[in-house]
Amino acid sequence: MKLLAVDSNSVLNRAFYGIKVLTTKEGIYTNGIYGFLNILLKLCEEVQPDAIACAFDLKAPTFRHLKYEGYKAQRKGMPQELADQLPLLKELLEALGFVMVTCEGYEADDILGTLASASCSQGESCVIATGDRDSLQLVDDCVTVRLATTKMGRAQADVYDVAAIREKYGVSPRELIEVKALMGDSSDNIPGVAGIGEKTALDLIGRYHSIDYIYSHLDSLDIKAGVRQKLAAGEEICRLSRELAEICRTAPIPTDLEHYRRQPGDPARAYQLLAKLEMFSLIEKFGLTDAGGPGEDPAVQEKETAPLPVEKLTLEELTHQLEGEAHMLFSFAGDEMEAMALYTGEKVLWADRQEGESFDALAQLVEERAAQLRTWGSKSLYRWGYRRGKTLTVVAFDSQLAAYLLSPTSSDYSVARLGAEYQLTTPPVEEQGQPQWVSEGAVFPALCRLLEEKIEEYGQDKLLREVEQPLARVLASMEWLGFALDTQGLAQFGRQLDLDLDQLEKRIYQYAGEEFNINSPKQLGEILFGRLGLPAKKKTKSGYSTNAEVLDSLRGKHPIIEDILEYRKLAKLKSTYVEGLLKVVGPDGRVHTSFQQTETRTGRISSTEPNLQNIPIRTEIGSNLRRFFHAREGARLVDADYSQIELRVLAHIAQDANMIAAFASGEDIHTQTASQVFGLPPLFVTPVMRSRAKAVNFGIVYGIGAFSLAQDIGVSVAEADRYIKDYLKTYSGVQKYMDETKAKAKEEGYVTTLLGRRRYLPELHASNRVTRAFGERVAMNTPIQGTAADIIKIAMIRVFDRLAAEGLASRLILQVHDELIVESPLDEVEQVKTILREEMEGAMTLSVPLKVDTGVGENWYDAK
DNA sequence: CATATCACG
DNA sequence: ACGTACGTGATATGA
Repeated sequence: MKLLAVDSNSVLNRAFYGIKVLTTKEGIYTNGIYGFLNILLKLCEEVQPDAIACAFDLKAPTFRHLKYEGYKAQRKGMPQELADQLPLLKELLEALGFVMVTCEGYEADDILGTLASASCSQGESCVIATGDRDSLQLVDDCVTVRLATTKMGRAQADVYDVAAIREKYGVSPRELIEVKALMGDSSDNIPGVAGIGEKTALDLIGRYHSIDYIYSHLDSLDIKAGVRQKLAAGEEICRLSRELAEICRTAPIPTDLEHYRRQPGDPARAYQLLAKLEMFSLIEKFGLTDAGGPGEDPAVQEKETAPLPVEKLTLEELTHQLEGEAHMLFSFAGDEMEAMALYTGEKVLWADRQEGESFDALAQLVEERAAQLRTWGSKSLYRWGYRRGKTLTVVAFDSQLAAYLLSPTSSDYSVARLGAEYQLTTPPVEEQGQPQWVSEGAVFPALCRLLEEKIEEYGQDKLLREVEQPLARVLASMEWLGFALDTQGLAQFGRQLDLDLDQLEKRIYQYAGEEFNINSPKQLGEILFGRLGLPAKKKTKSGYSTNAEVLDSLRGKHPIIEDILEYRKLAKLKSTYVEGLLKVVGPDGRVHTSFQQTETRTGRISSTEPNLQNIPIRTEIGSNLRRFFHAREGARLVDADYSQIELRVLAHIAQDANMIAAFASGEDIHTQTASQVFGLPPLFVTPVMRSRAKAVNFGIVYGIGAFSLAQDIGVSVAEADRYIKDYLKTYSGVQKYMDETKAKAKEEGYVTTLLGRRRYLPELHASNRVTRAFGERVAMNTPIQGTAADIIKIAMIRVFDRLAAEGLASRLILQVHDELIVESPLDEVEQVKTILREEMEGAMTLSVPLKVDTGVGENWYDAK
């Protein structure tokens, strides 16, 4: 029989500090619990124990059998966010059937010691899991310790048996007690002998094995005079430390290992708790279901209400239902509709494509009555519509978008997940051969009602109905249309890159004196900092850092550096852009990106497969790629981008008089800033001053720190700090905004954009100050970035609608955060330029004008 | 599957 | 003494 004894407080502690932040929508901290359960699962898998004991300290600080006053008295209490997780964790462990052990007057350590001892004497084996080196003294022939450590910022478990301890410390496990008595342990408030550290203690015990022996032969031993003197002076404290250092092995707890076998627990409760904590991956890993648990207990399901009947969806029924608003879910394969399901609350109706003509009739009706639908993921429905040559009406309600607005930090907005998250019990559904998703959707009507209520409560109704829902259709259209790509030209460009890469590669190998994989940071690091002896600047978790910043600082030290930088740049262009794009061109010669509307925490959209929002432009060679993105024959690209939209938003939100005036003047904003901050007329602003002002302007938007600004513009931290101070003095409205936003965010737990988009910031209440500082920067940045996102989303809808209203053939095909691209027949170009400018500049009225720059060209490079 | 790097706004 | 700007996505490497 094998026992796993878990030092639960210690493991929880590790988990808590090891995982950044994790909270539920409601702000309950869950990172410790999440980490703990994952570690526990991993332990079970690796150790394969027959029984598991989760040892906990009791809440009240316990003093061990001894009376040394300072003992653990000033050990730092656990932060509140962690303390709050403790009762929840215990409740969960209980529901999951794990046996917990606590003992009045004893610490978790003592329980481990007792269990280890008991296992041994019963001839069984025991594995102790902890993050605390203390327990190493418990190691024995039948006891091993798995010590969780963080090496180079990475969590791992070191396994200690007797041999491993001997190898690492040169003493036996029991002798570690003696070592500790000598050297002390500040975290446990064990004093030890003054002036004796780890080295001396290990050496002494390695040679003499015990403090008893040392003290009884102190004068005759081969010990340096200084050390001997310290030992003599500290004898009393040393003997006291010896008692404190030894873990008790006789705590009054059950020692029959059978007691610790996993119990049935309460799987339904465990499911409920985990769902509330939004730990869906764990529900899966523990094999739980909301019906009851791994034991598929039929009795539990039977006493529920009668299952919802499942029927085939008929045209009559759908026609009837679509008189009002109907709850419908769809499944698509590509842009083809595979099946649809309708939920009335009393029954589930569904149909799939197998049904041929009758399905086509149903689809036809959906196509005509989209505005009546309450659905999920409407973007796919619009794409399906475009494929059928129709622009559908905007749906009445999209639950996915609603859920995103309520909590933009989630990673999964599936109906099943949302149902569990909002604690809706899934009504049982009759089995009539319908796909699983059709049954899972039984919560859908209830879910929609709940989401809609919350949207109202949060004041996000307009944002949902006037921005996100109509935007989904615009995105669908852009995805469907795609962007024409000159594949021939791109391939040719790729071949040129190959030639250059070959040359660079050869030269690099020559400089290095051997061949290696330049793409491997590990191998590259070994070459640069090992073989070539260049000075390493930074380290990463797994070795030397070789990023562009480091390499740049090494320029001139060795000719290989320039070549590597060049190689990296070209390799990136080749693999990500040339090969990456060629891989995804459609048969129509166009690339059709996917826009993600529920991905970012700020409200921006993102672009995937391919990402068209990060096509190179900052370097000369890279920007050439944009020449291959072109307009179709007889058309042009009309490109329009907002000028300084984030700074304008900041000026407005902060209502900063100086900044508003600066924008009103219409002059270059960075020059204006430099002029105001340095107190000079604009004509006296040098290029260096302007570029510094620009960096500060950027930094302010991100929630600046002096260190980073200094790094960015290459001045001293003190000087950077001066810039920031002067800036905030000049723009005191901005200073006030930053302070007030942080305070309000702390109080309410979230920040909002002008349109009421919301982001929760649990980081603000973290006890780790780095995490907290991050939260504060996000609090300052999100309203700015998010409001800018709101604005361009409105602009997109307005441009889309106006192009349709004016009956033009021009089409919006891409958004890149502050930039829109329209593909426009030659004879519409001028009109489109006007439309873009008017609709973008008029998207929202702020205290400063919104300014848009436009360009026209046959390709993206020329249009911008 | 995580990490390092680098492309964009 | 620490660690260091906001938001994304794709690729290659290597455990």
